[in-house]
Amino acid sequence: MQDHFVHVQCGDCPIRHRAVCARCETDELAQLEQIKYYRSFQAGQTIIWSGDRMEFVGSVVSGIASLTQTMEDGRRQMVGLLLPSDFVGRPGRSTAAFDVTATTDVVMCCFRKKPFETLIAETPHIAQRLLEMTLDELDAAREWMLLLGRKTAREKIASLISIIARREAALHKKKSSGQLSVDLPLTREEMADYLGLTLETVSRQISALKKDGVITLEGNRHVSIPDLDRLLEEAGDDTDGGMLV
Amino acid sequence: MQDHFVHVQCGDCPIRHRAVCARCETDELAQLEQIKYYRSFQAGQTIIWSGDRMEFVGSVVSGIASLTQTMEDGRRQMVGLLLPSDFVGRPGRSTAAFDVTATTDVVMCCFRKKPFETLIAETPHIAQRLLEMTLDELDAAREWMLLLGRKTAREKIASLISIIARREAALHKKKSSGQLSVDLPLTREEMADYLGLTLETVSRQISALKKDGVITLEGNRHVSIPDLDRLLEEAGDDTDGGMLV
DNA sequence: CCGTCACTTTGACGCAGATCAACCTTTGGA
DNA sequence: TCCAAAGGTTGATCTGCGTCAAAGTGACGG
Repeated sequence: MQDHFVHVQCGDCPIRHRAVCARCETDELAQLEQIKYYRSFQAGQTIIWSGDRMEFVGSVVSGIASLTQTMEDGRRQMVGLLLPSDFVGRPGRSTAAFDVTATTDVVMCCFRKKPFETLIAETPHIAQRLLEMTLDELDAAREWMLLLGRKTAREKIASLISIIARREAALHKKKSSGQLSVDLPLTREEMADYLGLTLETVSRQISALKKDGVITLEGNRHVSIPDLDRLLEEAGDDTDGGMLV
Repeated sequence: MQDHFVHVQCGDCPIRHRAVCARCETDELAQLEQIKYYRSFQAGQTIIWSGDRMEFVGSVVSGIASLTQTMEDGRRQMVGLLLPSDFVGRPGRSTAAFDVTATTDVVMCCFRKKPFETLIAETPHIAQRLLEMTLDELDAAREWMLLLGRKTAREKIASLISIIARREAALHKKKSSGQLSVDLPLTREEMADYLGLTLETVSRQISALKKDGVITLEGNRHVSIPDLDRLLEEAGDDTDGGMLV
């Protein structure tokens, strides 16, 4: 079934959209093209406020956005990290349930919500593809719940680094070329919001992992991983890291 | 769109399945009937082991099942709570990613996976309905992540009680009849696994909420809620509890 | 009727991570 | 070139929850 679908490169998007897959031969592409437009956001800018009316759905073309929830007293938890090709929005619901914020500068490929919903209703493949993507996200959310509920600070940091490494590797489809290295796209505070920690604890645990030789730092943001298995062990992940390399 | 779908009461199931919705007039129902069968599980029995081949998908007819993840050293986190009408399984994936366990005695209405997938491919409405359900689960998972990452033990307990109250209210479609009261379907240990706590902390916080008059206990499992707003306030939930009543 | 077993409660104590605070490093703009 | 602001590190202290331990409470079977 999956092989019937292709990733659509719509117009000038540098990234193939997982969101807008369709059978190669159909005219769905043309329909998608008609309702599509681009929006750019600066780093730090809020793309959608929780409770806002959602006028569009779409996918991230470049940059990184995050889904967050905030309590009245300011406690904040990240509940989704959106990398290029990730889909935003939910057909069938009119208001957003979470804040969406541009972590870096972000370009989104948007589709007006109404026509997109019509398209879904008429085009089974898109609904099936969205279902597949949503199930992937749900699985990821559940792994994330184990992290939040049961892992130690050190395990959380190790997990985050290997998650980012895994997603980056998947995106670029590159095999592990000797030394594995990753750019952390998040500030310490954003990592803390991801992991359910404070930024001080994040900083301390990164320092500890560095001191123990599990990772190497070049600057604040760039991490090299001399021994991936060691990192995965530190992450406490029993799911084998086979997907990563 | 939603109103085109009806809940199908398949055969002798006491609960209407959200999972098998279809347009009233189609013959999809007949197809579903053909591939459907029932399975019963005793309390404590494992329905599916993580990593197992999934032979079926299905929905919970009666009883309560839980989705859990366990680390090598035994730390356990619940990542899904399945009440009657909830769907289990994921079309398009052959092995289970999480353990599914019967918390109480459970009856499931199962569909053999292959034919069900074929049905999905041919029947857009089912895929759309599954998408809708999966998006709901994803939203719930994200609320859960806020709970795990940022809430205090007391807030977690208050949240759990109001979540169960909400789901029970939604299931029975009953309005709040004066005093709101709930049966906790979980042991203290299962609540701890849900909330990312230990069973001792769960017990202590329940006692504290009782002492402070937020809840009343009749036996260990039955909770009465004299003031719902008070409970929601204790839960730290900014999402208004409007759905609950 | 009692003993066992599963579940729960309660207490004492310790520690991982939060909090508060000071200082360092990098970046960008006037 | 310097200053200011944002981001990051590190230290001292505090505390919420985990850990270990013991005793209480049904429920069920013999």
